[in-house]
Amino acid sequence: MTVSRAFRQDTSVGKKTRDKILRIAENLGYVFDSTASNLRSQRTGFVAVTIPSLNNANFADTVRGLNETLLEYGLQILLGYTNYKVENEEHLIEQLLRRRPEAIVVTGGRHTRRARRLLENAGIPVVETWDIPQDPIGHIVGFSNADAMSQMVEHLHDVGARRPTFIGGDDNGDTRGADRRQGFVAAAQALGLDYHLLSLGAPPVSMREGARAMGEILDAQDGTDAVVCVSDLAAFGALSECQRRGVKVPEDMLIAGFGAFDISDISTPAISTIDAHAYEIGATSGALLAGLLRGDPPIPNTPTITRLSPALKVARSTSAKM
Amino acid sequence: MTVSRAFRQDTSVGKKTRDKILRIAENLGYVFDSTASNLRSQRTGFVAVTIPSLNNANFADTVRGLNETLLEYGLQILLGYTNYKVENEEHLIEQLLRRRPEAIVVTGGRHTRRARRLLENAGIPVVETWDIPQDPIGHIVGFSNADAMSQMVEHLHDVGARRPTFIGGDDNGDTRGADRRQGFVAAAQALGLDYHLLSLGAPPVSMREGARAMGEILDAQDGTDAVVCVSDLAAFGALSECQRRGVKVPEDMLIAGFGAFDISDISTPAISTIDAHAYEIGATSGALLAGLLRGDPPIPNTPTITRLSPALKVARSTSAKM
DNA sequence: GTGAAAGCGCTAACAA
DNA sequence: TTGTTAGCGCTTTCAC
Repeated sequence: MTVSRAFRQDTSVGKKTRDKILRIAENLGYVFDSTASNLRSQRTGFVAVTIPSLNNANFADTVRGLNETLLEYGLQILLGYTNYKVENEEHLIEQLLRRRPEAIVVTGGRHTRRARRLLENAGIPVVETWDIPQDPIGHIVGFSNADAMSQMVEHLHDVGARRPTFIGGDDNGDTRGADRRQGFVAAAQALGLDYHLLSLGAPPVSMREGARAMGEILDAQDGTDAVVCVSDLAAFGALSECQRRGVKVPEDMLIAGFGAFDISDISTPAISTIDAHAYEIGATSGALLAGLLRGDPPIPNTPTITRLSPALKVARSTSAKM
Repeated sequence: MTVSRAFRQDTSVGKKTRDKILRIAENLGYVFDSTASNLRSQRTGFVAVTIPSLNNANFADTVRGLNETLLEYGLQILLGYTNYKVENEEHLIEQLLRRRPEAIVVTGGRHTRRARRLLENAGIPVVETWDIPQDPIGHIVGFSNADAMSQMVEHLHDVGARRPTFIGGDDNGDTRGADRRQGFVAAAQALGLDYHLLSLGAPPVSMREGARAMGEILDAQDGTDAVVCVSDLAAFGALSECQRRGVKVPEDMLIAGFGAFDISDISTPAISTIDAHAYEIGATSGALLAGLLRGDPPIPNTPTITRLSPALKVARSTSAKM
């Protein structure tokens, strides 16, 4: 009936009729039932999103960026998190696809075989973020974690580091962390540095783990003069441990992080980091999808690659030794 | 047909038949369409959740607690954030209710009149969290922000504070912040302390704002000997500013936060805080809803009040002056 | 600008 | 254990 039209924007209904309908509906306490609408129109207005963790300001920023862009197009995020486990991701993707999202945004480029197949066969736009996968499923909005980390190692070399240690988590499930470690190793080797690697168990590697790692390093007295952390949270933990023990940063130890978390520029000293532009990853993905799903004329669905350039942010924690 | 039954847990289908159906479905790339199921069965499996901000470890923990409990009951969270604005909340609630969630969990007890009406008329269980509203809509899982803060002020008084300053944001939209301020004032007055209030604009009040506030306090030289912050993030910012200026904590300045964020016990010195049990708020709400929605026998839907007791965590940042 | 008929893909209820 | 019928509340299509 006309009521249906009145509840939509574009359709042709007499202004008076519409106002009357909406007023009566409000009084009746009627709430539009989108489940029926979704079924009939075959559009849910959902964009499914998977992130490793809710409790991470970087991914939260990406979701914010996505949400703010999608909101204008009447698209709503259906969010799930994987706890950095690809098996969880598979199950999550399966559940999300049942809800018939119009697109899906996943974090990272590594998936179980079945998850991959589900994504490929879903018949909706797929965006992989925070990474540049070798073998992309659909669109990409990401950056090279390895290159970004290499850049940091080069910077550390420039300011006098000769024996850097990398602090990160296990590789399982956290490809971004693994890529960062790999970038660290590649650069350290290229520069002929005597480097170390310290692994701290399953991600997320947080403040406490960073502190613990720094404790181990200082106990070992292995000559480490710089510490490169998989994230700013670990870096802050490491910094904190140094301060607890009276080790001066940057004089006696250089510390670098990743992610440009708030803590990196409020801590004393501020921590050098890589700004991966988390918000932009979301905003860019959102704009891409909005164009694909709501665009007039519809943009052809050929996979795009948006390669963002992380920014090296140098701060006091890696100031030149002299 | 039998296929429908095969995709559910409980129903009676021959084991062989079910396996065969599921196998064939997998090969065909069939994905169950829950939009149709939702419409017909009038159950979506959604629980709508609104939080002020994604970018806050406290609310993220609450959502985790909710999710982990609800997951077992086949319920999925439909998450939205309000940016601490009740007008946004109203719009968000309206959008979420269109999706026909089976329950809704909101943060706080203050809502626009229309949002209230929407919640009351939704015909589903409503849970208000992180607060003990005067005039509850449905269930409550929360605590008194004011009492918790009063407890902190009493502790500060015990360790020698005589002129505490409260650092928080504007009251608009952030009732929890406002309640904490009120608890601060109440306790300070009861103890006869000479207190100050510093307001920093719209929430969220984060690290940077905390640092700025501490800067103002130190510049003013108003005799402030203790700073009580609306959250640990602000408290850490304040601590950081002290360190930058060579003001010793706790010797020259006591600092207290709220929320038991990671930073509070990794910073040097560790920051005294209130653990509001964010995760438990979510887990408790989830268990309550699971019981209501999936419980056998169904629990009568009389509003419950679960009052949690925040824990005062004393750390070095408020150690006795002597 | 408005109405009538058909149907989206499931599941409830009943029958076999 | 399996099949049949009807219908969830919208939107699409077409007629007026």
